[in-house]
Amino acid sequence: MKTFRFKTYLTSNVESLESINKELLNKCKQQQFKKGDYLLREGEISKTSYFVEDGLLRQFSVDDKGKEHVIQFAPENWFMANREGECFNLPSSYNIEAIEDTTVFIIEKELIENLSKTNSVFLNFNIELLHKHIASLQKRITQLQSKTAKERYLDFIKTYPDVLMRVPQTYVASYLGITPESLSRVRKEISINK
Amino acid sequence: MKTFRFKTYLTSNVESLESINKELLNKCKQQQFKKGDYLLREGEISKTSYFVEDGLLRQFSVDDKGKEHVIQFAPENWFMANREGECFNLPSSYNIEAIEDTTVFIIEKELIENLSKTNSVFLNFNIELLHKHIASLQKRITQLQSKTAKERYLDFIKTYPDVLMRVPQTYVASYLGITPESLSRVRKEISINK
DNA sequence: CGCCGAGTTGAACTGAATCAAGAAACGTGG
DNA sequence: CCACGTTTCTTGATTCAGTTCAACTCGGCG
Repeated sequence: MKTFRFKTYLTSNVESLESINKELLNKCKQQQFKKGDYLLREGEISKTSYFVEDGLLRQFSVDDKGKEHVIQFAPENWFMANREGECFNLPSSYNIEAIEDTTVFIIEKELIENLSKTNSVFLNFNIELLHKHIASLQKRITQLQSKTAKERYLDFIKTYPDVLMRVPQTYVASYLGITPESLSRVRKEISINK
Repeated sequence: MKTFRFKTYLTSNVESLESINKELLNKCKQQQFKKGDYLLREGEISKTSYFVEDGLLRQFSVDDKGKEHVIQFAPENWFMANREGECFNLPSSYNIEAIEDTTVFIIEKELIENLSKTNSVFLNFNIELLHKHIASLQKRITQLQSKTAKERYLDFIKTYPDVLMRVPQTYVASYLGITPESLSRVRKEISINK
């Protein structure tokens, strides 16, 4: 029988209260998406988070000029959530799309709330996750404020070498906040200097 | 007797469980800082959050070239936290400085954890706060990715008109990710067109 | 009064965007 | 398996937003 990444992740992170992990695994339904499918569209209200069991997601917004801006990628073992909807019942300002065929576990907001109430280990884990997320977003802001396109790209390939290989360059460019053309030039420049 | 903003904030946000609010108010010490004082320096480890009772804080990092980058401002009724340290015992990569004479309530991590365990209203409130924070950081990333300096500035004065008036322009420029000179030009341009 | 830091203005420069065209990679259907 | 159109990536020429550096103005303060 196959061991889910989700299970492995839980046992190694949520200090293995077997009961909790069982509950999570049992109550979270799996769902499969084809490459190109949307898990969430701008304007929809959703209270679910996803754990990526297999595949790769991207979260992105579309601006007034119709341009897409990638907020983040989520490969295996990552969570993807629509924070606004989850908490405030607001329509999402972001889209979530499967870049590859992807299997996720669906985590309902209610479930998290209930587990948090009854189990403080889980509660702490969940809060830790949010803090980590905040820390990484802040780091990204600092980068966008101060680093050049090249520096940001070098940082990206260092931090997410796996993602790099699986994602169209256009999306990486969008994540970095530059045009695909610029990214192409940056890559060329780097390849020459070594 | 003076009513603290902190108290008003709590009663209007944490659905007023008197007992909890009392506990928070009693257990959180007040502290005063002079303009220019640091509440936290890069490299220090700290597990406390602050509620700004009065005054104005800024959180910023310093890059390798010695340039400062403002992550956020926190005027009255805002929280300021060092997420990394709070959660992972890591040295902070940010500084927190008082831009004006400032009074804060100091909120220890332990206190939050304990209250979260015993009271689910407080727990939800706290998680909501983290979610809000994430949503706002994401919004900021999208802006930095896609908007011009002028657009970002217009957005800033719309969102934080009060802060604008109380903060040196250099800091606003840093927050927006541009140089003080550029901000000056943007402001000039705007003033001409109306 | 004169100094000092914050803000402004100007001129030259540069990193990245834009527009346009070509090359390479990719999937789909015959 | 090749031929086809489609999308993605690259390359070039030009433009532009924002930086840099330097000089100047202004208001506050000892």
